[in-house]
Amino acid sequence: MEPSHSDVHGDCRAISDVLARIGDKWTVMVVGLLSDGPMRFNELRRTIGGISQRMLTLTLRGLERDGLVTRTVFPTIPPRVDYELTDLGQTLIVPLKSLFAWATSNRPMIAAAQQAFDAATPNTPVPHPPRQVPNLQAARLPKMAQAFDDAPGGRNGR
Amino acid sequence: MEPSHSDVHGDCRAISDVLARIGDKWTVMVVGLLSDGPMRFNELRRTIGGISQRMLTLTLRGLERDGLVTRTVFPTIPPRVDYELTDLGQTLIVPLKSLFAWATSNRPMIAAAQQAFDAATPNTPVPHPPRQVPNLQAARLPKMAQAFDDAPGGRNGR
DNA sequence: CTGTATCCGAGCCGATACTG
DNA sequence: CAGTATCGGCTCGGATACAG
Repeated sequence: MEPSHSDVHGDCRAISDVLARIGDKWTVMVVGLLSDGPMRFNELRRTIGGISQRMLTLTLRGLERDGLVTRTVFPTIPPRVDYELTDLGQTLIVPLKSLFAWATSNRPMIAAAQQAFDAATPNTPVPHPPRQVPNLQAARLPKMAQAFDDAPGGRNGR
Repeated sequence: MEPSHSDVHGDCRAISDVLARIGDKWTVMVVGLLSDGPMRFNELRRTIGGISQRMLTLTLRGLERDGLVTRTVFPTIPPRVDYELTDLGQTLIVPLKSLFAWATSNRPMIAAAQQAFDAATPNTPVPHPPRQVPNLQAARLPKMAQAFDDAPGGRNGR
């Protein structure tokens, strides 16, 4: 018998579990940044720009719990803590790239569909309004680009 | 030529936008079910099993707004409404498969990491407790399997 | 610098009741 | 059958203050 259909039960939970982790507001961005190499707490904080230290701590703690990042403390003064992707964390970048490619290449189409839909039903309030993620400051971030760019099926020459 | 580094600003927003849509509790499951072909409202509702009609409506409305599914009304009595993935919606399955493959093949490792972490810090409450998605009933759902199975890197034989 | 603790608003999501 | 409306709990996530 083919390998398919084997454990649908557990399988559909699997993807939900993953989305419960990376589906939140900040996780993918952190992973993307970290994919370029280890970073310190405030380095992440500054680069992202719109995250509170509370959420950064929580996000990192969650990733650490799942074995996706390591937390290394240097007992110096002032203290220094490095966060780095584990091997497992690195592998996550692959499917993330796939998603990233889809997102970038289809965003215009989605935006158009939304406008068309909203125009057709002006009275109905939008299902779920945005969750705006503040843009990173353009300055210090070829990092994020390397992280997800060069994905398959993503973009042609531009 | 590498097209990289071109529009980092817009790009990191792109992936966040996508996650804002598919990162919620039900969307991927609906897309997975729909990937096998059109389905009616209550058919989806029954198959998923744990979703309220409110959330199913909202989820479908959101997908429709983004141009990922179409809603077709048959003005019969009783009324009948079919939901179906658009071409754009179909393309989403590709990156979803990628994620699905990663999820299934790494879930044991993640679970282990969590246990280890929780064992090491018994007092600290978990960052974000679960978001349990009720399992689909095993009965009528080879559908979901076809949707995401045969993904690359996912599973070898067996 | 790297966190933790607390307060608080906003939204998600389920339960229930009602309509065409 | 396929929704809409309304209520209420709960969680997410920002702001602020404090600690090692």
